[in-house]
Amino acid sequence: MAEPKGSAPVFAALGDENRLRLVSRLCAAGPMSITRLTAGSNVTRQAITKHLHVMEEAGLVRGARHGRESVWQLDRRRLQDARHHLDLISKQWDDALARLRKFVED
Amino acid sequence: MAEPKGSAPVFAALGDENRLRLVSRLCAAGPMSITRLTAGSNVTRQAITKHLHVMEEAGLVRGARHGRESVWQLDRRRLQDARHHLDLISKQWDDALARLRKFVED
DNA sequence: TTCATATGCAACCTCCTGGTTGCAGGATAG
DNA sequence: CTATCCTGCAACCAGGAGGTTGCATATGAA
Repeated sequence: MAEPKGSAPVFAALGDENRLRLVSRLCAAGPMSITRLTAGSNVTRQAITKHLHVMEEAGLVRGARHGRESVWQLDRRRLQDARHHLDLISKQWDDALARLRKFVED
Repeated sequence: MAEPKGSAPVFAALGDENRLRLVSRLCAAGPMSITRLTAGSNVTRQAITKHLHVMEEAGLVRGARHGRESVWQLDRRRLQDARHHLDLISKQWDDALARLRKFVED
């Protein structure tokens, strides 16, 4: 019902160690080029590129060409959507517990 | 650094429409048997079973045998871990923005 | 111009995933 | 006891994910 309906791709995009690390780095150090992201990772530049595109597809990140390098940065909105979704689930859960308690106590 | 290091599997487990729906239903209607979960879904019972096991592996859900049926319910902890992880990222992001602003203004 | 750097594109490979079907077995209702 | 219901297990399949290599191309530096 209160299902944002598009959260699954975001979670899927976050469901990979390398991608989660990319998010972390982009978050902590700000926008970065692909080669800089590749340095400090144990996979190929193309792997990084693919991950970035996956996350871009999910709306987590966006990149722009600056001269001869393409710089990527976080896009916070979908991240907050995901957070909101988890909050909804938690709240729903609490309500269910409350109802159950009331039902048992009566 | 502040990397919980085990969040990726949780996000991966949430990164599927069917699984997200299962979470929603278990959350809203409480513990349920596999067949009841299968009814109201457009996939096979075995598919549901597999999804449940994936989520169990991620710590999102747990099941117990009751008589001849196995009843599954949410486990909230990992869900909150994931929420916390997203919060951390958001906070880190805010800090980065603040630092950037300060740097630009000076 | 010429060379080095940063990226993009495409092919290829392996393994996992989501899904199915078929069958066997344990628990219950009559 | 027997039929029925709920589940588990195993095999199987198509497609996608993550990763690599090789080559082509654009941009910046000397």
